[in-house]
Amino acid sequence: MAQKIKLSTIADSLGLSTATISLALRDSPLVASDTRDKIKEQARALGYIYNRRAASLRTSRSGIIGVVVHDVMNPFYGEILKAIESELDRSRHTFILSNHYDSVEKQRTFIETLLQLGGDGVIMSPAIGTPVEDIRLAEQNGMPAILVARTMDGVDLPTYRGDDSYGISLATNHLIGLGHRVIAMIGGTDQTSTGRDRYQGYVDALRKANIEVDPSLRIPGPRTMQGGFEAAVNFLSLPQKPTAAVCWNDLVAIGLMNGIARAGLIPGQDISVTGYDDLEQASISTPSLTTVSNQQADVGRLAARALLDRLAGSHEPDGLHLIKPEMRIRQSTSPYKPLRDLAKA
Amino acid sequence: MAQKIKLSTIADSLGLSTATISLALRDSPLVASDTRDKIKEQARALGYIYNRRAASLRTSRSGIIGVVVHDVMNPFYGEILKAIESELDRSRHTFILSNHYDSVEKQRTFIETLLQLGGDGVIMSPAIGTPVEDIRLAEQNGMPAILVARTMDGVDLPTYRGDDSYGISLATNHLIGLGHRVIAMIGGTDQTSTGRDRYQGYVDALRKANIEVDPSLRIPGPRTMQGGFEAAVNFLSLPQKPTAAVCWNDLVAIGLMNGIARAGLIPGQDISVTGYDDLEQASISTPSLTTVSNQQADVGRLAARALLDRLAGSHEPDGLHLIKPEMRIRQSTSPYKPLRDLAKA
DNA sequence: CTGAAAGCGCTTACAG
DNA sequence: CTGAAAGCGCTTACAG
Repeated sequence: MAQKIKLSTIADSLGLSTATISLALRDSPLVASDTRDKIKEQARALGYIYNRRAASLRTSRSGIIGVVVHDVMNPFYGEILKAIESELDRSRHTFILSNHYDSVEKQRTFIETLLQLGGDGVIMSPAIGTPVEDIRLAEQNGMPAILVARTMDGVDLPTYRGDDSYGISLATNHLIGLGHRVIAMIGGTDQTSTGRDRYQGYVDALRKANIEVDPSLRIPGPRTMQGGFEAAVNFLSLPQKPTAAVCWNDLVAIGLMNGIARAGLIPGQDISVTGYDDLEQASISTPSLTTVSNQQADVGRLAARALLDRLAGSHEPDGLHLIKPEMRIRQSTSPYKPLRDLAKA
Repeated sequence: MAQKIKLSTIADSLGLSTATISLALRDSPLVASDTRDKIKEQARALGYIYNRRAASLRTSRSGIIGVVVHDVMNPFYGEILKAIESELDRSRHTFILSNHYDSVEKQRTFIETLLQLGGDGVIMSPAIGTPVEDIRLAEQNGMPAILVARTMDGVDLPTYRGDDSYGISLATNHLIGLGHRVIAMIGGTDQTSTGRDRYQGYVDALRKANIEVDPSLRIPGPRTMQGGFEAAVNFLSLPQKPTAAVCWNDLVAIGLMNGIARAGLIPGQDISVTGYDDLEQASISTPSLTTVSNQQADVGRLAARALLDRLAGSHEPDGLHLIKPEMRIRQSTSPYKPLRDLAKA
């Protein structure tokens, strides 16, 4: 490893001061253009690497933005993260990604680390049970926070997420429109605002169509493909014999369809199934999945932009910004027909 | 936002020097234990936040480790990343994740950013076409690099990845052991080392069993579920009438099984199919998929540990470390029986 | 248009 | 066991 090159190395080699070098490398108009060109040329030739820690110690701006969600590898966050990434790239910010796996502890550690690194801001999908103090920790130390995908009670931060209640009502209405009357809801939990909102959207849609709401048609819990697969057994043994299922998300829906197929029924024909999220997998599953697009790219883009605006000094109004979901109709839903008797098969 | 708390704030409030505070907070035995307790108590009370940039400027250690792969959201990297994360968490390192999407440009920007932040090391699955200079850039500036999942020609860095040739031979031998003799290979490409290795593993296994290798039994190309689905038509019209297929990965295998089912044959009974990767979906597909586990968790764990060892001063031998894959036998493979004539059905 | 000097908040020999 | 002081590599008023 060669000798470390720093501003003073360049300054000495050119007979200039570090101040001039510093200004030139950042394209300050204070430096004559030919001096600047000479300096940049020399920096390149010496293999100079800008030391951000030193700069940020001085300026108290790090260019770092933290992003923490439940699980980066979960495709649900894929589009949100990609949209955030592309917004942040454009403004030359570095983004630090982390999972909290719904551990409040892990999330707090991340926020503390980010503060230690001098993070300029944080975009988070808060862990279940996040105490308000953890959010305040960020804000009080000058690190603005923006929420995505999940709401938090008791804080008035800018929050960007899909309109879940509206989105689920789209799916439910679609099934009702096809003639289904016994419609189960599979997956999700009351512990998150999203879970409550989606269940509420389902309930509201049924009520509006004058269909009695039967709480035992709800199978809460599943959030993964595996979970949906396992839920198929409970679903198929419901005494009400549902002919359709509104699922928490695409993964649950795909898992449920696999479970239904395993039991000898044909998903999409015998049982109509809807998903939520419109993942890439939704369009190529067999049958292709009727689902709700969350418009996740919009969620991510708007959240990132809101943070950048705030860092630039302009203050977007706080509070909830709901993005309207859209229906994607495919092969996993079909008009109602009476359920085949499995015992006969 | 309250007044910024720093070491000197604590020092002044307690009538001590910053040196003592610094040592106490890091549990130095040089500080009397009751002094230390008092200091820690006060730090907590004041809401002190450790400034890592200042510390790292002084020590030239940042605690930051970069991880860059093709696409964080791609499930192929999921287990690798989780294993790296948990190793790094344990050693209290911060990890910065990034996608390069096989853009050499984006990958170089990431390495430069990491150097600017004083990254201690980097774990990478190099972008296709990465020039050796980009890797040297890291090493020459004192930032050791470890490779995962992909090999790079011309560099002698520690590299951790699955033994693809061995893995595919496991799958092929499994089918041979079940009595199959006409076995097709679906998907993959000769453009990557992985593609060449997997085809070679298939060829070697056949040769060892004295089965003649017929190049027209290879259908290269498919890497997605959609691709596997479309390949079913070609597969079923092969004049050699294969009774089994070794697939490039789980997605291709699942797609192929869907295509086989669509044509009226029963995958797992009429045609045996193997996958590769052992994704979550493999165990819940219908039929459940016999596949090869890449042992991705081992890849990630060993790579992270190799980097940490190197940072701690001990030098693992460079070069390629191949992780042995393992067979997962499920329902998509069964003993050979003559192929049903579809024309009759 | 360029330079001298202070200071961001730590850690680390060194001294006592 | 504790303190005084230098220095990590930048940026930023300020002076010229």
